[in-house]
Amino acid sequence: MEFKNFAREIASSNSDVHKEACYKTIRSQADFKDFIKELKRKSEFVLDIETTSEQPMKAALVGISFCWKEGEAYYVALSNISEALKELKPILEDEKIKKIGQNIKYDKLVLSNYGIELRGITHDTMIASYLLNPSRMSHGLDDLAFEYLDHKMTPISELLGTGQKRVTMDMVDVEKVSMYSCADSDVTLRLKNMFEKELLKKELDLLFNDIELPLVDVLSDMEKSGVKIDVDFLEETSLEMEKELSGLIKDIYGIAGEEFNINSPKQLSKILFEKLGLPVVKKTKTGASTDVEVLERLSSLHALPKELLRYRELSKLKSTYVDALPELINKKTHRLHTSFNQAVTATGRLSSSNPNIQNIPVKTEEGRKIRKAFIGEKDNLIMSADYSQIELRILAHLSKDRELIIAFEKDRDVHSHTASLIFGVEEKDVTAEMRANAKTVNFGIIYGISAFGLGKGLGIDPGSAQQFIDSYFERYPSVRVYMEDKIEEARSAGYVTTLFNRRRYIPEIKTGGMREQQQAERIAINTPVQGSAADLIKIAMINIHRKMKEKKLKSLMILQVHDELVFEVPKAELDKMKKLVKEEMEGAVKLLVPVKVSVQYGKNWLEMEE
DNA sequence: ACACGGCGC
DNA sequence: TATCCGCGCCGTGTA
Repeated sequence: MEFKNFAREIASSNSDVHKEACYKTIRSQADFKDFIKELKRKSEFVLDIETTSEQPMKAALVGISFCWKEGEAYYVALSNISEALKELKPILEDEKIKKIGQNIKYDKLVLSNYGIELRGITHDTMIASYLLNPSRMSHGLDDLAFEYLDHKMTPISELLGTGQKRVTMDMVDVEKVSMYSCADSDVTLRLKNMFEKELLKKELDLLFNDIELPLVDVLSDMEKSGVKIDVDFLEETSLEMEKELSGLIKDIYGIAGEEFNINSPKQLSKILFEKLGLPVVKKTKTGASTDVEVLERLSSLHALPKELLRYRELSKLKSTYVDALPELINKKTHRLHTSFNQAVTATGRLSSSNPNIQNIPVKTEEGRKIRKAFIGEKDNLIMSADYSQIELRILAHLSKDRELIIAFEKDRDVHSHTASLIFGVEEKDVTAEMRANAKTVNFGIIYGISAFGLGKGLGIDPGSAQQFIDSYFERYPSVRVYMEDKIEEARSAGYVTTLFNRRRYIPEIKTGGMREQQQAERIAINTPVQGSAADLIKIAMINIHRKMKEKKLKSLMILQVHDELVFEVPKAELDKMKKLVKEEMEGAVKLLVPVKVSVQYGKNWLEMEE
């Protein structure tokens, strides 16, 4: 809310971006020479590269635009790329010359593939926008220009076309690309000038300068490194799965008495609820639900649901991972280069895509096997470092709850500890079931508990769930106070914050209906916990990355999965890396409780020990 | 483009 | 009366 007003206020004070804009294309050798002379003298400028692909590891450079003054920009058409880059390299690599960009990790990555290390990044408008309001749907330049500058940018489709007729940037008339690119750089500079002030005003400058911007370099290196994939193993697995699936399909058609598309919930509903007359357990917006929960409940009534569950599990694994991963391997590097997005989640976590490596299965044996395909080069090991119970430790820190702090100080199994407290038994007498229930309660607390939600999680009625919650709060009273405080904070300030001042607006806590308000309250409770954990691991990543460079280690940081960091490590560096990573992760931030990290290693992401 | 279903932390 | 306990990405079908 507050943010929108700010945006409108600024927008109204800005006139049309293009009104007096002067964009120039540099084509000739002579012009380029003059341009370089000029560029060298600048202490700060925006750059924006034009390429042939949205995927940086596949992209070929087409041109680069520069802007150091609003309304004035230059596009260097790279007819002789290596000649031009030779001149640009010392400027782009000069730490003292400040570089500004929109999603500059992309530019850095592409340039690095041309042998240029982009240094001196001091502003990224995408990240600035993200910190100012992480809940925004999009932090794309066109959306930001429209909202903050009241400027409608030329859609990329106007240059490239759409669908079958879509071409790549190198096919487009240079003058058109030039105008497009110059406008991007110009707009980026205008946004930067606004965002800079706003970051200061909201005390987000430390988070921006000391965490998010340094992280750009880390993520860029991680994406460039990628991870090696055991394609032979996946192809074998695919064949095995294929076999079992075709058997399952035959069985399912047999039991159903007809052939149909098992992947279609609509057709499946027809079979289950009309033809077989099974009871509708749950409904979706569009019809009867056929999800896991439903199929599990129907399993006792009929033979079909069980087969369907197995079919679903297998086909999901096969299509999403086993068959998809090899397709994504880069033809030049022969590795898989995931994108780590820094401006997506509302809480401050990273997200990963193409593929999403943050949801590689781990729960079932079958799913876990996918991790076996993530390997190292010959003589390299995969090393994984996990934060233990990081969100509960952060909850202990934020709430300062005495009981919870003591539990972690004494290095207790926190789920068993909670079980002993809420069930009133000695910790040694806690049964597996009691521990499992306590675990659900602990997670429920982090998510901003409701009796309904917890009841569902525990498979009990909301009334009984409420009793668990009551006894939890009786034993951890400061956690309740923490929750009440966060809700109050969100109501009065309009937002909540993390350990490092990351901010999330929650207007719904006042404006929403009953349901939205309750959801807003859960967000107010969960975001500081989840977001502080994100702050913490980001700091660890930056510090580890720096140390690895200082020590000139050959090891690579390759993946991040929220509370886990994965490395590819030459055997000779294993001991050094184990120590370095553990120390930096545990010491990233000083909390009121100890921070614990467990390190494992092995020849792949599945088979790991110690 | 959207809904569903399903995987992770 | 039925109900989404937090945060994501992706494959598939349907429109």
